[in-house]
Amino acid sequence: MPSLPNTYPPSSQNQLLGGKSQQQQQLLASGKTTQFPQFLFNAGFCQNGKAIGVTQLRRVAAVPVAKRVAEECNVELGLKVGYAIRFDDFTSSSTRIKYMTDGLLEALLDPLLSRYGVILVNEAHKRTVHTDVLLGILKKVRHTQSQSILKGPFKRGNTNIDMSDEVNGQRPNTLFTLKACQNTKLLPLKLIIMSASLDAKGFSEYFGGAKIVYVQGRQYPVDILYTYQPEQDYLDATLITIFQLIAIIHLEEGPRDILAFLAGQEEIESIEKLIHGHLDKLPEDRRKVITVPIYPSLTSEQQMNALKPAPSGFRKVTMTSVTIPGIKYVVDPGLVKARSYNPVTGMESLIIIPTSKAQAQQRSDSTIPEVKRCNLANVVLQLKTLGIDDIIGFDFMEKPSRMAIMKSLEQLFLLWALTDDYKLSDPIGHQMARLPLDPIYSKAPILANEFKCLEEMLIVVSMLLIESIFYFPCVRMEEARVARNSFSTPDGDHVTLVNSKMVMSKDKTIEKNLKKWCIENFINSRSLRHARDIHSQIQGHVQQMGLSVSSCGNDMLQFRRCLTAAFFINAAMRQPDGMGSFLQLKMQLQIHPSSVLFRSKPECIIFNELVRTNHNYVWNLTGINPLWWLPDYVSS
DNA sequence: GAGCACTGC
Repeated sequence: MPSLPNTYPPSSQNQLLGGKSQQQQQLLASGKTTQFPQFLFNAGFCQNGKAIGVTQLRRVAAVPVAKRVAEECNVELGLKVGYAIRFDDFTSSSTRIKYMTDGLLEALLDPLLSRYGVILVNEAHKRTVHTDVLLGILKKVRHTQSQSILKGPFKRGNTNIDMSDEVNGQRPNTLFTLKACQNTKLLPLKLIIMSASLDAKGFSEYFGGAKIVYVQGRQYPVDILYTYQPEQDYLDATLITIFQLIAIIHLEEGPRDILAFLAGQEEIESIEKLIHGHLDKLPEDRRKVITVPIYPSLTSEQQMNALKPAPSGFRKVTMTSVTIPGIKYVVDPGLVKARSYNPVTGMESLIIIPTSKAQAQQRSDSTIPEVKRCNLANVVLQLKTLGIDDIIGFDFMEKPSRMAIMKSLEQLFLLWALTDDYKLSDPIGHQMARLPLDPIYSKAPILANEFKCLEEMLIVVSMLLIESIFYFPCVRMEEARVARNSFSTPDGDHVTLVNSKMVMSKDKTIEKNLKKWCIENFINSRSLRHARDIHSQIQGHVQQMGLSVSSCGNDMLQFRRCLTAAFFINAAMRQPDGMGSFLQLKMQLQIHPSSVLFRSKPECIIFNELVRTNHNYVWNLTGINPLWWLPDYVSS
C-alpha cells in the first residue's frame, strides 16, 4: 500500500478523475434546447401550420424548458409554446414549439407525424431505450414519407439544416400504412439529432450519411487530472486522493468541500471507516475533517442534513453515489454499479463497470445502448401496438440480440399479450399496452379485476415499482424491524405490502401527523409519496379502461391465488439444498434477508425481484400452493 | 444476514 501524504505539496501521482457536474452539463446543453427551436420558428419552419417537436429525456426538463421559452417568446404557455408529457398535455392547436418526453410515441396517433415540420431529438448520445425506438420510428416515417413524396407533386426540401436522407437501396416499407398520406400534400419531415460529438458519425450513418454540424459549447473551467494507470485497489486510491486534496485546500480560500463518487452504500461505508482510521493517526490540528455519507436509502431529511455546510474550520468530505450541486473538488474513481440483464436466464445482476465518461474518453466506443442490455418486453409490446410486427427486422440503430427479442416475445406470449401467431391480442394485449408499466406488472391489474382484488393489486404493484417504503437504518435496525413486523404476515411480502395500505389510502388520523407517523414507523416518506403518486396514476388508468377497483377484503387466499396467476413466470420450488427454480431458470436461489419470509421454509414461491449480488437473491415473494400454479387452477 | 441510481411510457 502506498504511503499517505504528510507533506505539502502532495505528489500528483494519484490524482483521480475530476469532472464537471451534471448540473454544469445541463447548463451547457440549455442553449440549444431553448434557442434552437426559436431560430427554426423564426426561419419559417412552422409555415403551413407545422410544429417543431423537441424531445426531452425527463419530464422535469420538458416543463421548465417550455415555460422559459414561452416567456422568451412573450406568449402564454400552451399556445405557441407548449409541452406534452404523459398525463399532462399542455398544448393547443396553435402550438408550434412543442417540448415532449421522448417516450411519448406520437406515432400512435399519427403514424406519419404530419403535424411536424421538424423533430429535434435531444441528447441522443445517452441512447436510452426510448431514444433508440424513437430514432427507428423516425427513420421509418422518413422513409414512408419519401416514398409518397417521390410519387407526389412536391419536391424534396433542400435547406441547409436537412440532416437526413434515406439509405439507398433500403427495402420498401411494408409495415407503416401509407393510407394516411396517400394523395395528401406532404413536405418531408426534418430530423435534427443532437448528440455529443463523439457519437455524431454513428447517427449520421444510420440516417444515410446525414450532414453533421458541430457546435462549440461554452466550457466551464474544469481541471481534469488522471491517474497514470488504472488503480488495482480503487478504494485505497480514492482514500489517498482525498487526503492529498485535503492537504492542498488547506492553503486555499473559499469552499473546501470534497466530493467522492463511489459505486454504492457498501463502498461509501468502507471509505468512511478508512478515512477515520487515517485521521486517528494524524496530529490533533489536522483532524478537522467531517465525513458525510449520502446514498439512496437514506431518507430525504437525512440527505438534506448531509448538505448542510461544515462547521467553521472543518473540511467536509461527502461520499456519495448520487449527484450533488455546488462542489469544488471531485474525486471520481470512474466506477458505477449497473444493472445487467441476461436474456438466457432472465437474471439481473449488479456489476461494477467503468462510467460511460471514462469509457468514452479512454476508448473510441461509447456506452452500450440500453436497448442492448435490458429486458425488451415493453419495447416489443409498444412496437406491436404501433403495428410493427416484425421486431427482428426493425431497423434499430444497434440491434438487440435475437435471443433477447425472442425472450421478450416468449414472455409476452406467456402473459397472453400475444396470440399464437405473435400478434397483439385483443383485449389483453391492447389493455396491457395502455398501462405505463412493464408487461408483467401491466398484466397484474387485468387479472386482479377478474379475481376481484384490484384494490389490493394496485397497492402491491405501486409498492413493487418503488424502492421500499420500509426504512432500515444500520444503527436502529432492531427497532425498524419491530416497526416493519407490525405489518408483516407469514403470507409473504406482497400481503405485508397490502397490510400497509392505510398509508396509501390517506387515512385521516395518520395524514394529520404523517411526518411524525412515518418517523415512528420507520417509513421513508419520500418513497411513500412516490408510491402514492404511482398508485393514483395507475388507478386512474385502470378506471378509464373500465376495470372496477374492488377489494377481496380479508380473503388473502384469493389474493395469493391472483398473485400466482400474475407472477407465475417467476416461480420456484424448494430443493433439498435450498431454493431451486423451475421453468426457464435452473439456478440456486436464496431468500433475501429483507424478506418477511427469510428463515421460513415455503415449499413453493412466486417472486418479483431476482438479483445476483453475493448470492442469487429473491425478494418481494409470496408462499403459494404449487397447485395454484397449474394453468387450469389459475384460470378457474 | 443485506439494499446501483437514474428515467420514462
